Formats: sequence, structure tokens, C-alpha cells
Amino acid sequence: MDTPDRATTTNNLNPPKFEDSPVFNFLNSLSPIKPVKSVHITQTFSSISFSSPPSVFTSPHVNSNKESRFLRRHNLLDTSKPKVTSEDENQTGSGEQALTDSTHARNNSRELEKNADKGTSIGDASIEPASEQAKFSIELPQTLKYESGSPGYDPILCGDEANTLLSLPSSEAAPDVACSHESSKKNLVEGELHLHGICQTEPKIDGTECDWDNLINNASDMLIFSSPNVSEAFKDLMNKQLDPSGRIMHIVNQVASGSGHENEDHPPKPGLASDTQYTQENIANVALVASNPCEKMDDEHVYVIHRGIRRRCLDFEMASVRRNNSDGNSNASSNATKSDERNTGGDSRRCFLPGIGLHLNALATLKEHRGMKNEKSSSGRQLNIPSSSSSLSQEHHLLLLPASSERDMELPENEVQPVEDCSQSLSLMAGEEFNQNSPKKKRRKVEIAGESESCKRCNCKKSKCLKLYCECFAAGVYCIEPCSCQDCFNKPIHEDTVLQTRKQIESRNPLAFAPKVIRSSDSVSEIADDPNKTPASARHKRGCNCKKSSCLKKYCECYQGGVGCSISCRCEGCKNAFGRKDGSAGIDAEAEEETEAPEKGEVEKALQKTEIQNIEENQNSALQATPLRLSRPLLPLPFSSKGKPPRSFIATISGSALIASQKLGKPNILRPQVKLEKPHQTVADDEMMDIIQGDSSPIACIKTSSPNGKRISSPNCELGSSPTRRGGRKLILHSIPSFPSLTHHH
DNA sequence: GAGTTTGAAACT
DNA sequence: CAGTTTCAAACTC
Repeated sequence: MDTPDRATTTNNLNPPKFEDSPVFNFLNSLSPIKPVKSVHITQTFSSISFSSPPSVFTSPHVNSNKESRFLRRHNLLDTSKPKVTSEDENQTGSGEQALTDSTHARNNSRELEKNADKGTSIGDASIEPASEQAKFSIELPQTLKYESGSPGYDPILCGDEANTLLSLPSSEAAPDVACSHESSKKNLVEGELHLHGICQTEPKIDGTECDWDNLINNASDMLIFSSPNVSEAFKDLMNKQLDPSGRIMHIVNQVASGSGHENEDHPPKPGLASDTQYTQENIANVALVASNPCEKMDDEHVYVIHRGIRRRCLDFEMASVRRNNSDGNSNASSNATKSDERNTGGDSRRCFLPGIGLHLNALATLKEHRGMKNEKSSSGRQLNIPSSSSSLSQEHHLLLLPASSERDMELPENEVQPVEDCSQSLSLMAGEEFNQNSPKKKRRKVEIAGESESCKRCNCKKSKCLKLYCECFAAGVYCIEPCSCQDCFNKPIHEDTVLQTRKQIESRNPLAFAPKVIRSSDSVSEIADDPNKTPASARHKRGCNCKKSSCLKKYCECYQGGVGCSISCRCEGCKNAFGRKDGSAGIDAEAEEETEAPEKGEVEKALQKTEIQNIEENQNSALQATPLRLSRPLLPLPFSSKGKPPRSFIATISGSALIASQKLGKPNILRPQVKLEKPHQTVADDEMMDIIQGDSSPIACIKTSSPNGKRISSPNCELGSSPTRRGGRKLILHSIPSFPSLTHHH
């Protein structure tokens, strides 16, 4: 699996065998990943093979990488800057090194790089493959893991990726692309047509060996996502053109010739031009598409996901990783800066957030977004569509998607993170692109456009956006233009500072960045059973401390999070419409009980919201039931409907949380709650821990007790051993309410 | 848009 | 751990 000889592989032109499938043959003979049985190319990776991936790889880095790569490519497409190549390269390197924790992997990748450099005259091109190779070995496990968790997931991703790439131009131009399935599909179609339409100059292309190598390498790179083996196979195919008539090759060739006109005229040169890469990308994309026709179905998702991903993101851990990676590199800082700048720019391509609960914001946003939907029947339509059905599925997708970025390899938390992306994507669709320029009425904006926008715009003045006061920071995202903050340090440029601060905060409270509201699986079923029933199992982790708001305003975190108050709450005069501290249901009966005139109105409102939410959730559940989108169960947003779940409310897995869990060696992270917790509460906490631990990995079973003696450890410890479903999936289910089927998905 | 209220976060 | 201060969102006007 770790065969470092990438260069050889790349250049290796062993005659492909035409037996069953060139891919397999190739793999068997050439693939450095031999150890890994890639029989089932894309989706069939058996998790078993990688049952015990390094803890470092716990998180689905593959996807991250994928996305990051895509992002990069986007960049290329958008701005064909020559230097991009170098950046790309750098990033790739950093990505590899992100895995630094795994010495094994790191060494391999480095070796590979060296080899690649030496082995080929095409500096850049060769490097890519090398890193790829490294990724292969490293990432495979994760891939498997994911797939195991959700069969069919991979294909979708691939399709998404491919689609995204193909339609990038259009997507870029049209902010609302994500919203419309049709448009996305159209784009895809167009893309294919375009490819087909492009003159067929296979011979010419073929002639340029160097170019082909590059192309192949890149293609493989892309392919890697779905399956490293596949990529290899593709490479082989390309090299030999085994199947000239084959659709894939056909397309590839066309693409290569079409998008790379220059290549035809001008022989490829060692330094890959952006054009070339573009071509390569297309090829890769095309290849993916061809290989996974079914993926087209998810075109719409692709947009959302990728777009969302492109949003800014806080890669706290990433940053550190990157730094580490670039330790040896004198350019480390410069690289980081570059990437940072990129992120900072409107076109931040790295949008996955490694950790933290950005998604929470997103969720909240989504929630309100939905509310908007109800309010705006037509105008908001585009947004609405995604938000209700597509978006949901998309969200789920996102959930499935691993954090993307070269740097996030370390972060295990992905499960939830995607949500954020989703929200982000939504935001992109909905409002971000529309009115990010006008930061006034921040709140309004947030509610309107931002509803879909996962990223909040903060307004910090003194905290420098480095404290939990800052919603952005708390959510794990960098501040962006729309923010009205002053002296903001929560920017990529200051990632070091951000990281440090974050760590500091985490040291104080390991779960500081963890979701504040935790939903247990019970909540899901509850909702399903009775729409009007507030998920009792969903509770604010620490409980609120409201004194004057009666838990009827967003001041109350419970209310804001759309959950009822629990025993953990120290609120006074609780009238939380989602459920009162005393345990009363909160909704109907409660509303009537609450007779105080002024308050009653609010309660009713809240109730209405709740009802809407419940209904929507039900609907969502139904929608989710649709297996189409994801083989994997769709994960409904806890607050998908109303009352946007603020900040990091929804149970999510954040890098910090993970870290916290890792730190758990120490007593308890959870803040001691004065009051006894209800059973469900306990469950929630447990789940939380499960989530954290499960996803985080290595520290599978940490048993700790809170000061109160409360058990925090996750019941799941044993589950961790489960080869097929790692914490990832399970966690998702628990953390985010899902449709019924999820539970039985096993 | 400015000012107030509120409660979480941070600090002591 | 409790009390106080700081802070920024939520809210009101």
C-alpha cells in the first residue's frame, strides 16, 4: 500500500491486459496500492481492508482532498494563473503532510515526491502523482470507511465532483445554480456535449507524451477520490488508450484536445500551464462521469456541495497541520499566506472547515431559510427548493462529505462539518452572492440571505473575534467581508493566532466548540412519531441560564437552538416553547397554561414556529427516506425548519470537540451541571462523547467521569471496533436527527 | 441606526 | 465554584 515508487508507476507503461478489466489488471500489476484490493472500484472498497486505519485518518480526508483539489482547479478555471500550478503543488504537499501524524504516510509521500521529481522531466506533473500516491495509501482507509458507512456514497461524490468540474464555469456564473437541478443538469449536459463537440484529436494529444502523463496523472488524481485504483486504471488506460472507442477515452481525448487547444499547437512543456491543468481536470472529471453515469443524478448536489465548500472555512487544525507540513519549507509562511489570501478572498476555495461547529451556523441558517421559504412563496423559490428537498439531500451529502482540504487530513470530524458547507452553499445560493456586499443590517442579512448562509457575520468590536463571543469564531469559521468586526484576528492571515486561541479556549473547556445542542436518536423517532412533539432528547448541552427572557427569546440558547429546556438549565420562569425545564411538553398544553398575556403571544409564536418546524422535519424525514440521493441516510437538520439554530447549536462534531475528546484523559470536559440531568440529557451527553470519541478515533473509549460523577464516556466504545461503521456514521445519526430509516440502515 | 436588554463567555 | 465583568447578539425604539 505504501509503495513509494510513484514515479515508476506513473511512467510505467506496462501493456495493459485486456482481460476482464484493464483497471484490475493494472492495479494488480502496477498499482502501488497492491495490498489493497480494489476489486470494487468505487464503492466497493471493503472497509474491512482498512478496518483499522490510523487514527489520523479517521476523518474522511479523501473527500477533503478531493474538494480541495477541486477548489484549486476551480481557481485555475476561474483565473488561469500560471502560478497556480505551483500553489497547487504546494498545497498538495501540505495536504500530504497534513497527515504528518502518520509518520508512515508522511515518509511515503515525501519519498514519492522525491521520486516524482527525479523521475520526470515534468516537474509539476510528476509531483502531483507522487502526492497522490501518498494520499492513496493514506486516504484509502478513510474512503473505505466512508463507503462502508454508506454504500453508494462514493459514487455520488464522484459524480458530484465530476459534475462540478464540468460545470464549473456555469456554476460560477450562476449563483443559484445549486438551487436548480435543471440548471445543474443542464450544465452537466452542456459540459459533456462540449466535450464531445470538441474536435477529436486523439492522435495529436497522444503524441505528446509529457502532456499525457500530466493528464493522466491529474486524471488519476481526480479519480483517486472515488478510487485510487480506478485512477490508476485510468492512467493506464490513457497511456495505452486501450479503449479508444470507449466513452471514457473518447471523452477524455476530446477534452484534452478541446480544452487544451494550445497543447495541440504547442507541445506540452515541462511546466504545466493552467490550460493544461484545466484540460487534465476536465479529463479527470469526464472520466469520472463516464465511469459513474449514475452520478449525474446528483448534479444538483454537486453544486451545492462544492460551492459551499468553497466558502471560507476555519481550518484551525488544518492550519497547524499545514504549518507542520511546511516546517521544512522555508516558504511555509508564504504558502500559508497565499492560501489564506485565497480563502479570504471571495473565492475562498477551501471551504471545509475542519472542525468546529460551523455547520451549526449553517443549520441555524437553514432553519431560518426554511422559514423564509414559507414566507416567500415564489421569489425565494430557488432557495426554497434546495432548502426543502434538495437542500436537505444536499445537506446530507455534505454531511457525508468529508472535510475537504489538503490540510484537514488530521481532522477527524467531518461528519458534521459538511453541514456547514451545505449551509454555506445555501448561503451562496441564497444570499451570499446577492448581498454580501452590503453589510448593513447584519442581522437582517443574516436572517434573509444568511439564513442559508452558514457563516454568520459577526460584529465584534473588542474580542477581536478570538473569543466565543464571536459567532464566527465560535462556529469555527473565519470572518469574512460581511462581518462588521473590528480588529478582527479571525482571519486566515492570523491563523496561528486563531489556532492558539482556540486551543487555549479548548484547554479551558474542551467542548467549547462542541455543539451546544445535542440530539439523540430518540428525538428523531419522536419527531417522526409525533410532529408536535418536541424532541425531548434534544437538549442544550449545558442548559441555559435565562433570567428574564423566560426562555422565549433567542437570548436563550435552548430556545435559539430550538430545543426545550432541561433540568440542566438554570433558567428562571422558563416558558420555553420547545419544552420547559420542568419537563412539560411545552407546546400545546403548555401554551395554554401560560396565560400571561404578553408572554402568551410569544409562546404562541414559538409554538407556531415549532409546529412548522416539526412539520418540516417530518417532511424532511420523508424526503430523506428517499434513498436516491444518498445511499447513506439523509440527515435532516435538527433545526431545519424555524428558529435558526444559532451558532453552534446543533450537535456536530467539531475538530475541537475531537481534540477535546482526545484530551479527555483528563476528568471531564463537560461542564458540571448543577442539576441532575434527565435521562435523555445524559444520553445526549453520552452521545456527544460518542460523537467526539467515535469520530476522533484513537481515543475510542475514554471513560471519564464528570465532577458530578456523571458518566461521560461513550457507550459506544465497543462500537468503535466495528469495522464497517465507524463512529462517523453513527455519530451523524445521533448527532443530527435523521429520518427513521437511518436507524435501521444497518 | 442608535440604544437597550440579555445571557453567555471570560475573568477574578 | 460563585460572583463579577466583558462582550456581542438579540431586541426595541
